[in-house]
Amino acid sequence: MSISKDLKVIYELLYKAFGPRNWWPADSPFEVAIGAILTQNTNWKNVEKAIANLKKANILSPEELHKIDIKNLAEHIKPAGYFNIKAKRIKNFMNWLFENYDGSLDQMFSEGLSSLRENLLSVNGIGAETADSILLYAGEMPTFVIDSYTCRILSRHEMLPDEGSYDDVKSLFEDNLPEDTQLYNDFHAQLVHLGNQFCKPKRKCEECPLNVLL
DNA sequence: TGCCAGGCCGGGT
DNA sequence: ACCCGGCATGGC
Repeated sequence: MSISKDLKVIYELLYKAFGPRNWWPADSPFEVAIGAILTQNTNWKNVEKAIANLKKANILSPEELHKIDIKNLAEHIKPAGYFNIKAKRIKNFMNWLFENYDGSLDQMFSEGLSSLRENLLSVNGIGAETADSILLYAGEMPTFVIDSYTCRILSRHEMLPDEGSYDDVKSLFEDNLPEDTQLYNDFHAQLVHLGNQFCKPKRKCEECPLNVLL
């Protein structure tokens, strides 16, 4: 079976098992972007607490996060872990947003995908997964998000490319699926759900909906 | 109780 | 071009 066929089958199996995932859980594109930085190597439950702190303090906006003192910001996002480095990364993102797009996400997303992705990657603290998460889930742009779950699931089903770099795995999906923002959105969300609920490290999964493929 | 979580950077080889 | 240590809280 071709990899293209496999990917479609995998998505359909996941969708049937879990239903639509309705990602990203956030009230605004800006919240998505900040959440994408906060969730770096961090449990989403912890990120929710940090986001709640920012909302409660009324500082979850480009203007407020642009002017807030970095130590103060770090205090608010403590529950997300790595709070000092993440405060720095959020400030880097805000400085870049105001220098290049007048502090406006709408203006930022009016730029073309490949150019914007490259520029996002130039921000210290925004790597490939964070950039793609912002582009896909905040900007609704067709770029596939790869994360550790994606690689673990592919690996367990012996579908991980030998060249396993981020861009190689990303191309595996993008080259073998229709360029469809909604599909990219829900597919990645399904993979995260599978990784969270079933496909755990050092444990074989009896109930994995993908086992029919083995 | 230890292991893990929706990564990324910087320095060393 | 890889490899590794550092970053840190909270849930299960």
